[in-house]
Amino acid sequence: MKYSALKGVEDILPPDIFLWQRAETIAKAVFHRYGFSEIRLPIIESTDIFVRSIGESTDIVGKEMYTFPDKAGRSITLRPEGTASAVRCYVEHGLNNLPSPQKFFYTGPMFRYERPQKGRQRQFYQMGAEAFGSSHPSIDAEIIIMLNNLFAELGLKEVRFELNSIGCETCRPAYKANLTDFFKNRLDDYCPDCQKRFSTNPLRILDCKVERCIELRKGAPSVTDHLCDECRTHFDSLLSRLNLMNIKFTLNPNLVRGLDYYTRTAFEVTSEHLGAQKAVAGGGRYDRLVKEFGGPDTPAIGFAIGMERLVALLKDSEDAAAPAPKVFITALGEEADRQAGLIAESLRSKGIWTELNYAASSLKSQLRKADRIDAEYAFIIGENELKAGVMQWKNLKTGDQGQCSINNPFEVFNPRNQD
RNA sequence: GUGGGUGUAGCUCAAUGGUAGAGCGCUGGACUGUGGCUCCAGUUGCUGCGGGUUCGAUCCCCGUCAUCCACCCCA
Repeated sequence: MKYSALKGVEDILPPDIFLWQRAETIAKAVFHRYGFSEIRLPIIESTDIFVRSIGESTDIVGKEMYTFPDKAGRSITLRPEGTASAVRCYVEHGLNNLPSPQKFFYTGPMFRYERPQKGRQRQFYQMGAEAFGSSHPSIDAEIIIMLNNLFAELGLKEVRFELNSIGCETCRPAYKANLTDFFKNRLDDYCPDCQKRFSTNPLRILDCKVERCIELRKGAPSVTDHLCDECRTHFDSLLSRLNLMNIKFTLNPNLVRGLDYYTRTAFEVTSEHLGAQKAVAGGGRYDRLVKEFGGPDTPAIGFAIGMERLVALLKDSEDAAAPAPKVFITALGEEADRQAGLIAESLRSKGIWTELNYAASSLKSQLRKADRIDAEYAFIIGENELKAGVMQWKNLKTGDQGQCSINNPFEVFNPRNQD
């Protein structure tokens, strides 16, 4: 084979594409009724905005970005995530001057140079939503409720909402200090990765999967016990609102978000059907990022859904059924074929999906094709029919057959003809 | 970046140290103007690539590439 898609990127074909479309259509409808408007963000951005927002401690910025100089020597990066662009957009267009909160969603491909595995590609799609300008817990609750409704509407029941508060600039430093003190004593006993994490991002030690590390970190200080009063109140209010709405969630004090900009509320939606990469969506508050980008001090919260993972779950729970044509017109002979074209256009102008044979072949093979592509009706036009100005119709699902005027193919769909 | 599994027909997979087969699919026929069921025929391969061992390698060995899974990181 001469050419193939690059490592970690893939073509999305029928029938899978119909699951993608269903997911996107439903998500847009759900976002819309919560007042989120779509924004279309560029796929390339100045490298700075990702370095600034995501933080240099994660591998995303350190080694996973598709970064290149453009022809003028500027450093350009294929976006590895959407929030940075959304914040840049919010600040650039002065959207803080519009009534708060401003709520947006976006969708599109993201790029990270990683080793592919189950649920992870180098080009992957996210749908994300962001709400700017409210620090009130009611919007945290609403975002989570919206996401919950989306999964419910997609028929995905076996997902788990995990929730945590990771504090703010007031309380996190003290907690971090506390935590590093705890790890420091027996640092040599932890796995090599955790020893690295100790200096780069000690919070990450909390979700190490190595058995020994899990054992060692028992009794580690919990972030929940170190929240400042404001964070505590905010988190409690969020929890009470979710409980009021009967949203099922799990508190996970070890839930740490990967990106540096998160504050307070952090959440993930996970599924056991996804392999090691089990987070199908994740998000949280990022109250400092807008200011960091040169905008006014503006609290914000958002999430992103991993679309490949979402579609994988949909695929698990239902067959990707391809839609099928309503009518296949079989024609015998040149003149019949010309008439078939006319009838097809007439049907299509009324929105009816109509297929033609595009070849001169036997009736048998035409009907076989109609059956294979799962058409509902076959219209049959031959020399006899042409002379009489009629056509045969056959319902390929029921086997019913009849005859009607060639000038009014729509009467086939009239219930009177179907008994 | 690290570790492991797998590379044979469009797809799913067999096989043997003597240069390949099945099922599905696709095309056609039996049925000359009626699909699905059945039967028949046809169809696609540098057995990923390069090297080594051997009289001979799809099989054994080395390398390489691709792919899958896991780690790291993360949606």
